[in-house]
Parts: sequence; structure tokens; C-alpha cells
Amino acid sequence: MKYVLVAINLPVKNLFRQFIYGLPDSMGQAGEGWRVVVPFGPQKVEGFIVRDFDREEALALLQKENPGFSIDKMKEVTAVLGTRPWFSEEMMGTAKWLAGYYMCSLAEAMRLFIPGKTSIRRKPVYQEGRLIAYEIEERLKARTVVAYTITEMGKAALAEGSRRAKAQMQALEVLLHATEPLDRKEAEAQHISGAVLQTLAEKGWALRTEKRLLRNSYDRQAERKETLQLTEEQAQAVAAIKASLDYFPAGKPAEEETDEPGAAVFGGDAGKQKTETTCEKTRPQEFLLQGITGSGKTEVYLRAADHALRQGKQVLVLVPEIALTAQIVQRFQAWFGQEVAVAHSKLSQNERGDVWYKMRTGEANVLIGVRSAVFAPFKNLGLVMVDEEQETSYKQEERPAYHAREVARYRCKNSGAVLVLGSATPSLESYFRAVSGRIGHLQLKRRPGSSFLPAVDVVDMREELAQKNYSVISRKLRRELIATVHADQQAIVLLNRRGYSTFVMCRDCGETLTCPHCAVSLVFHADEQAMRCHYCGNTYPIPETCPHCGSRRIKFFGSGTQKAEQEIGQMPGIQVLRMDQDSTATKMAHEEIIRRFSRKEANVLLGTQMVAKGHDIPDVTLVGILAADSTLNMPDFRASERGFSLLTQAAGRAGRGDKPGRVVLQTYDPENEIITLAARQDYETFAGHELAMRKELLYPPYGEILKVTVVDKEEKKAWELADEMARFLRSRYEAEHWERTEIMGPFPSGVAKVRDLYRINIVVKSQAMEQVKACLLASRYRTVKNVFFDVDPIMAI
DNA sequence: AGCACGCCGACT
DNA sequence: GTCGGCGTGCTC
Repeated sequence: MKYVLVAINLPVKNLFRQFIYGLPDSMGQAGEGWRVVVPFGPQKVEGFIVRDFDREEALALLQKENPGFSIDKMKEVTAVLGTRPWFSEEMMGTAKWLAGYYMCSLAEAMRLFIPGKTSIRRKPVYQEGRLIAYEIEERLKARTVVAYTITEMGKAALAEGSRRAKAQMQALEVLLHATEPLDRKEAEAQHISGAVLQTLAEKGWALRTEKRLLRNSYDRQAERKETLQLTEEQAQAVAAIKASLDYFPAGKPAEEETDEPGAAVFGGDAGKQKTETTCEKTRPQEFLLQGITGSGKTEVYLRAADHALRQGKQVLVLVPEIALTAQIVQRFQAWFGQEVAVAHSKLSQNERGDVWYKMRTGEANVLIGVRSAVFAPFKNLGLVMVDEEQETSYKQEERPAYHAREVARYRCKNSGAVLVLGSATPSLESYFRAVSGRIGHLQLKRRPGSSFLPAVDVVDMREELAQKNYSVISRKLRRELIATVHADQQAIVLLNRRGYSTFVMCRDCGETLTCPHCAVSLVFHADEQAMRCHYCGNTYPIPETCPHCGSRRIKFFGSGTQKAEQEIGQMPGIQVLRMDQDSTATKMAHEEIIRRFSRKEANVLLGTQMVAKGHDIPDVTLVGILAADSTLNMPDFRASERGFSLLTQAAGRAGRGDKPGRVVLQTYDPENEIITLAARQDYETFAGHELAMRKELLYPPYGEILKVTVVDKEEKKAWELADEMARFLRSRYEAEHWERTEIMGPFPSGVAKVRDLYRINIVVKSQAMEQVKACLLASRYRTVKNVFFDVDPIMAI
């Protein structure tokens, strides 16, 4: 009998240990990377084998970890799931690294790789109407499709022909030319009914099989659509990526890679890795593809993917949000057809399982997906491209708080895949890596063809107030909007605030109306005639009197998309479509709104940041940006970066066809440097200034950040634990002399209370983060509840 | 996650 | 006196 070390798949923070089980000889094929069912306490749960060993090794480990425990009391693995290991060596390595780096248990890291939370389900067993037991069943049933191939008899029948059975002859004809068994769906696409196939099978003319075979169908050169001539810059970028793809053999770690992928086996570890991605001067394994808006990054992606596929490698394309990137999916499908699989959060567990299966077997070879797609199993991953790599949606906010770009980087490093990070406004971390020569830097500074960057007008809204214009829309933008629709062109207006009025204040006592469960202002939503909390989602009636002092002099302040919609809708000749979280949830999906807009059912598209991203509508010649400063004034170190990116992206929507575009940018702070730089689309200057500031303040990329959040429904308890942890960290800092480290806080989180839970933060900035993490993981705080570790947080407040 | 164990308030 | 609240700890 063998013995195995099993990580228990339970979403529990404090289950850092793994457990030893006997593996009956009948299950001898199982080993590291296999999924199993094990008895755990009184229940049966799913687990992952992370190591296997013989009796002596098992004894030795048991002796070390738990001397009081007899090996004879050891339980045995109940069942083995699947017919091969779920985790490849590379996936295991990535999971171990992730657990250490993001400070979660190995099981928590490993379960990210499973499509769905667990792959088993507990089925109740009844006897005479009484529940007597639970049975474990596999959730993901291997799904096979009935498919048909032509037989010799069928060929003969086809050669002979038939005057009566026209449909059958047609079906035989199709089967004859098919390169693989044809299933019902594929047949129906070619106007052959399932009934006919059935008849063929009965006659012995076709063979009924179950389809579950691998294929390598990427040899349909005729379908390639190289309609566009690449620009010089694009061609250079493609050539550089191709050269790296030629150099790096997929499936193997890069040559210079020497360090072990972490030793987080018995009890996790503290993220020991910190190695730069291999960067050979001429053939880096990682690139930043920095291209201004409209410069054609997708063209580069497509050709790089094409090259990888020709080498028999698989391609992963990460996108920030699938709904906003329908265009990328369409372009890839036009090029690569059936090779493309798509993974997004709305897939069912089974659909997701199917997509994972396709990638693992090589039935599909391009995966386009959001954050979680980075955990898909691959047969032979050779190229990963992260589109809009600066987007914050790549960071998971819940535990484990991983960043998909970093996971992609680790997977690439360990599998010899090439990584391409694409952006018009890269994260400063990636930009820094590129300009300092750690990774390749590919730049697209020009838009192809006759398209130019739009001209930007900055409007000072204080001047509007002085001129007694109290509208959200400046006089200039109003004129431009009317002129644009008059010329039969379209406009996009960005206002990054949902609702109608953004806060309600009492004129007598100055109190603003806040959510009773969260520490934020309530927003008035005109469509529901209610006050809504944007954090917990609760709605409340519109107050007639101030809940604080009873005064009736209550006033609505601030403008959101609903108010702007009303104002713009009243302008002559304008039909406005609103796109924000509310309109996409209740009425139509993003795609439907974009589709209606591009069909010109409306001439103004108004909305939150989702109007700024990923789509390309040729008749848009005007972009209006209202309250350009609203995102810049957040008290967070990344606020400038996010603001600059949003302004640049929004401005980049204008003039993407052959008509020149213009942008009207409204602000109360026209001298703001970020606004003026965004108006000029001057990323380099922005990045230079921002990097200098970050260096000064020890923010990334110069220092790493760890945010520790203590959560409790009792404010006092949260403070007590946070104070204690801060004291602990400071004393360890004194004792261990960590390299350049600052410990800030504890202080209340940016939103100090959400759903009645108080949130207190401690933020550590450090150039010795590995030691800081190790210190915390060795302490009792690793498993204490109500404490959340966020490594490389998006916000440090 | 489940489930057992254990230590303080309102009840037949 | 006891039932049961849910905080704490354990699962090979």
C-alpha cells in the first residue's frame, strides 16, 4: 500500500495542514496531482494528492508532524476521481507558488484550478422515506456526443446513387468529405437532419460512434483572413514575438529558471519566489505591447496566436471583461474558427468543465477568457496575451486575492510560454519592467491608415458656474453634441457615476444621508424612485425630512448618469442610450446596447466607464467626458493611474474611422497635470512623474504592498485585533530589521463599514515583503479569523 | 465545511 | 437545577 498526502478541498482559511491517507492497491495508479475522495472527520470530501510516498516516508512525516498519531489509525482514500491526474506538474507548481505568494492554503490555491468549487456532490440516499446516508457522486460527467462516420457500404451506396433518398445521399456526401465523425449539431448546420443520420446507421451506411477524440485541425490555411496590411510598427512587434516563440519550447521551463516552485507542501510557505522573468536581450520571454488607442494591438495578437498555433502550441488570451470584449472574440473566431473557446463567469459548471476539457485535450487551442481562465489546464501552452493588462478586474478581491497577470507570468515562466502584456496605458509595474529592460518593449505609436488621435478641448466647469450654467453639460459640449448629431455622426459621453443624484444633504444640519449598514452616501435613483446603497445594494425610501434634525430643507446634490441622460435627452435631435450597471442589469446586456448604438438606433451613448472600453464604432466623432476629475481625487496611490487610463481610453473612442474625432473634457481643475497629460495622450511624461512619486513613497514598483484587513461586526473588537497586529508587526520589524519597510495604520478602510462589518486596515510597504509574509504566516494570525491578507492590493486604503 | 465539546443566560 | 446559545477546535 502506498501513502498519499492530501490537501482537503474545503474553502476554509485555517486549514493550512494536509493529511496522510493510505492508498489501497486497487487505486495504485493515483499519485501526485490526482483528485480523490477521502474520509475527513465524519464526512467525505474531495481532496488533492500533493505527494505520494511509501510506508517509511509516511511514518517519518507522521512522526515529525504528529508523533501521537498511530499509522494504523490512518484512514484510506475512498475513491479516485477521473482517469488521470487533474494537476500537471506545472499546475501543481503554480498552485504552490500561489499559496505562498498570496498567503492562502495550498487547497485554496488548488481549488482555483477546478471548474466549479468542488467536483463532487453529495447525493442523499433515502430508505422508506428516511434519509439514511449520503453518496458521493462526480459532478462533472464525461460528456460524449453521438457522431457518425461513413462506412464502406455507405461509400458504395453513394457511388451507386439513389433517385429517391435524396437527403441520405446528401448526408453521405458530407460524411465522405468530413475529416472527423460528424455529430448531430454539425450535421444540422449543413442542413442534414439527425433522423437521416439515424437511418444511415440502421442501413449500415454510417457508423455510430461516440465522439471524444482529439484533433489538430489547425491546417485550414484558406480560412486565414489577412486582409489588413500591417504597419511597420505592427510588423516589428509581430516579428519580435515570433522570434521568441521560435526560441522557447513550450512545455518546459525557461532555461535560466532554476529555483524550485516553492516547498509549500506541509503547511504552506511564505512566497519564497521572486525571480525576474527570463530576459534574453533579443528574445525576451515576456513583452509589453504598448500601443496607443486604435493602434491595432488586436492585429498583433492575431498574428502572434497564428504563429504559436502553427507550432502546435496553445494560446491563452485574457480579457478584462468578456461582455466588453465581444469584438476580440469575434476577430479570433473569424481567424481561428473552432479552435477558439471562450470562458467567462456566466458559464455553468458543466460548460466550464467542457471548455477545460477542450483545452486539456487540444480539441480547442485558443482560450479567450476573463481572470479565472488563467487556471485552465493546457495540453501545451505556448503563448499568453493579457489585453489591457492594467485593468483592475484581473485582481480578485476575495480570498485568495490573486492577480491573473501575475499567475500568467508564473505559468509562462514554468512552461516556457511567451507572455505578451497589451495596453495603451500600462500599469506602472509593467511599464517599469519594460523601460528598465527586464522585459521586451514593443511600441505602437501610430494609428494605421488616415486615422489620427482626436483633438481635445478642456472646459473649465468653474467658468460655467460663473456664467450661471448649472447643468452637468457645459455650453461647449452641448453645442458639439448638437452639431455632431446634426452631421449624422455619433457621440459617446462618459460620466463615471451611477444614479441620478449622488448624495443628499440637509441644508440645516449639513448631515448627508448614509446607508444604515455601510459607511457610504446613499444615491438617488430616479428610475426606482428610491435611495440606493452602491455597496450592499439595499434601497430605502426618499426622505421627506432630515432623519437627523427633522428639517424639510433637504437637497439633492451631484449628478450621475441618470440625470445626464435626462438632460442630454432633451437636446434637439438627440436619442440617448444609457449604459451602466443598472441599465445592463435590468434592460439589456452591454453587447445589446453597443449593437443598438452601432446600428445607429441612438446617436449618443452615455454611461460609466464601460462606455470607454473595447469597442470600435466608426461613426463616433465626439467624446464628452464629464467630471473628469472625479476618479482622480480618490485618496489612493493608484488613483492617478486609473484616472489617466480611463481618460485616455475614453478619448481614444473618438475618430476611429476615417473621420477626425474630437474630445470635450470637463473639469473643475483644468490645471491638473494628469488631465492635461491625458488630453495630450502623453503617457511617457505621466509615467515618468508618477514613477518618481512612487519611488519617493515606496509604492510599487519600488516597494511591495500588503494590506491586512481586520473585519468584525463590533467596531471595538476590530480595532483591538488590528492594534494588536500592528504592534506585533512593528515589534518584529524592530527585531528583524527588514529592508526599507513602512507599517501604516491601523486606520479605517476607505469604506469603513460594509454590510454591518467594520473594516480596519494595516498597510505594509516593504522591499522585504517575503520576510514580512513569512513572519505573519509563522504567527497565530495566519489562521485567526476575521483577518484578510491582500497581497499587492489594488487600493492601499 | 461539519461536527463535538464546552462554558454562561432564561426556562419547564 | 437543565436546555441551548454559538465561540473554539479538530478532522490523517
